[in-house]
Amino acid sequence: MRTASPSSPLWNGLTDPARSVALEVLYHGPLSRAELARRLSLSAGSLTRLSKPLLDSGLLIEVGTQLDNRIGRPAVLLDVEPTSRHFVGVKLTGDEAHAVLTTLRAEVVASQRAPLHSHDPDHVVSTVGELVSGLVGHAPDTVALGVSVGGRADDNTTVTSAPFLDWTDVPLGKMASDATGLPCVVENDVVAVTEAEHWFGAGRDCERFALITIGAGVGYGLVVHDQLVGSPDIGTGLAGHISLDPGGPPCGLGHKGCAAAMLTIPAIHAAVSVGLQREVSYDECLDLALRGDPVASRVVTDAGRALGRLIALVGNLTMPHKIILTGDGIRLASVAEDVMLQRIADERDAAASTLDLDVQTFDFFEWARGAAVIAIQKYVLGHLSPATSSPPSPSR
Amino acid sequence: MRTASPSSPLWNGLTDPARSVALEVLYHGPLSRAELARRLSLSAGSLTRLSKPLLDSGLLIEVGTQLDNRIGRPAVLLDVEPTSRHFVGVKLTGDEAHAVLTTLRAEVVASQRAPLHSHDPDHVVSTVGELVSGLVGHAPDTVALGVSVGGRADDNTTVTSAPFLDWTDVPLGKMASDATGLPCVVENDVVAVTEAEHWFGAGRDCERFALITIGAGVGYGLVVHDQLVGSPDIGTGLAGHISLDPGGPPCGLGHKGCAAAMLTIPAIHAAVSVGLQREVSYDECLDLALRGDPVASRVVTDAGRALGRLIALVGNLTMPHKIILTGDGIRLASVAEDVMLQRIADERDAAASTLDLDVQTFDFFEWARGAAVIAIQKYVLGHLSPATSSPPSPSR
DNA sequence: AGAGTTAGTTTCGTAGTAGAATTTATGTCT
DNA sequence: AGACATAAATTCTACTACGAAACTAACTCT
Repeated sequence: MRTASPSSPLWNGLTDPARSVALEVLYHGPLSRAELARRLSLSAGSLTRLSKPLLDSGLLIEVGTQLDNRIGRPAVLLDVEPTSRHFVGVKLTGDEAHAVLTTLRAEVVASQRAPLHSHDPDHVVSTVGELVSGLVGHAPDTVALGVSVGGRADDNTTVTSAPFLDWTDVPLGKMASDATGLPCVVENDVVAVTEAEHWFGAGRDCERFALITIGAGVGYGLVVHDQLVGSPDIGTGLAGHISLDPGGPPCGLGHKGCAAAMLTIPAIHAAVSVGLQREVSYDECLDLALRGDPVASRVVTDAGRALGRLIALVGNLTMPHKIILTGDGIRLASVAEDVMLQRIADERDAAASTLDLDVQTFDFFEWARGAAVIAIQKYVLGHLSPATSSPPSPSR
Repeated sequence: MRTASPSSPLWNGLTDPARSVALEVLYHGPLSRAELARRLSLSAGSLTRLSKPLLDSGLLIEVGTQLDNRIGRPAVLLDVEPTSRHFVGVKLTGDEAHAVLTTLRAEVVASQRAPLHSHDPDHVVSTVGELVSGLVGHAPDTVALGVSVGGRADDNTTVTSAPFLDWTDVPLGKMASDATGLPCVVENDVVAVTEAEHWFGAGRDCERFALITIGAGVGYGLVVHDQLVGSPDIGTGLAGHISLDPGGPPCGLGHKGCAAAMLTIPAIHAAVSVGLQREVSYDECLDLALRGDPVASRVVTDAGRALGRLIALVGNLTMPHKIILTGDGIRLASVAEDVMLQRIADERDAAASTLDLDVQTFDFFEWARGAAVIAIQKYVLGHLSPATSSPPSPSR
């Protein structure tokens, strides 16, 4: 069924204008040649010329004609064949590795996870290797691997620091590449999720947006002028250190009411568990708050207000067109929606435009999907180092 | 002495690559052709071709050879002739108009101010007209006028709202253009100062920076990816509404401890004057604090801490390479430096890079210079509407 | 003096573009 | 049904701007 061999170039030897055509189609869905010409400010003639080789190589395909046009010749829609290439994304936490196999459009085809019994890089890499080979079985045309971690990554190759794994300067990219035979890129987990929203999610048609994740920590990502704001400080607790409530509980560093101490799953879990003198799961905390339990209600309401404040700060200081809320603990935003919205309104100028909030549903595999998106980006932009050409080592 | 007549095209009919060469020279000082080729990723041959007509037209001039080169043929430096064109910038406040005449590089050549006896747009425009004709006397080659106001400006032509002038939807650009015979651009005052720092100030070699102004209000500007972040919300009190100290005094809208209530000249002036039961000027407030007056010290210390918090928030949420502090009240940052820096450190991750703070000296005419920079930008980018070709009306 | 190095110019082949003319494929109107 | 309008897509030609390479120029170092 599949025609192109995994080693065929496809996205590799493209000229700049040809790549821009392919990219426009990749993230703005099926488009006609005429529409592409308008978007890229090219003549119709140029578009025919540029699209011809892309169609010949199978990178683009014609997918029927436009339905909703009124008069004149119907436009033939061009699209990428999303299943022409596959990608694997892996997210590492302190005790598990989550992996997904995705198409070129970051649609998840299969997923898998495995526990990490140790933080030893060799052990982690071999676990990653097993996950990858399991998933690649579904798609021999897999061309790249992305790995994300909570922490700092340098140059898409090295994990500079990862507190949850107690890692410093681990050359994860090279190690994973050697173990899997796939070119591998490494990135911070929040950056990866931000790019996933940017290219294939709620941030797709948005030249400026911010993303806040609630989970084990508070994550923060920013896209301005259609480009991620990258800083060496990403991966340190930027948003997590922001004080949101001077009367709130202290975090590990003694900051009272900072985001990490008010909004994270562990913080809410701990506050409610202590208050009720029993272990209460995060979801149970939220359920209790909904049912009016006084302890849980107070914790969750305080958290909702703190989240509202954080959102207002981000809104005022980065002027985003949209703020995306996501992460495995984001249910907080629904449960405490009222106080959150009230707090946002309180800290915004009445004349300012209302903030467009976008609460995403979130499954833990989204973290892994983000990692796959980093791999997709590097692949289609031609930034992928040609990988160590070693074949995947036979498992074990 | 001057060769080009004011109406000669010069920056008008440039092709894109030619303009990029001229711009690179404009804001990165004298550069050799070889250096330009490297910076713009062009071949040496292309640079000869591109620079030739720019030199012929007088837009660029050769200004001697490079001093500090070690070996090989010495490089001939190209530069713009900054006095080949002049610009006028005007800043409007509620009771005065400040105006400056600048060169192409935004160097102030002359300045002047006039009181505004009324907020009637016609009166204001005629005052602007008088200031302009006074300044243009020094430089008949003046090619554009920029006007800045505290408030919102749409499309560089209309003042959408300006609280200090009680204006709504005043077509200031057209009116000032008619009155002066110069093409006129209108912009928010903080945006204008931000662009001045961006092109010709501390932000010149910085692809991402934030700017905070302390004055009658608190202003906030942001440049990311070497481009100003523009939003319709600019001109509403974005930064001013941020709550910085829950125990602080309330602002006019009842927000306790918000930036507008803690950091502005009027706020500090009022707090100290009330505390000491006599009128105390802003500078006197700061002097008293330095000399240990308990009332002034407390107000100024609280303000310094609040400023530190604002800076930390901006630093954490926009990850700037630099934060520029400026405005007519910026002496606060020096007087309360210690508490300010302490507060910044408290709200930043220890592993995060230290924030590069740049406190600018500020003269009120800087506001007007910013307006001139907007005019310069529009002129050199070719975005200037060709102006109503009416000659300046003979004054009176 | 001659080798080495960098700056700038000239020439020339080529890639990529726009634009006009043409063909194809629908609609609407009478 | 046929004329006409509209728009998409293709083909062809001319042009432009670029880089590569060869060359000249100016200077340093040995």
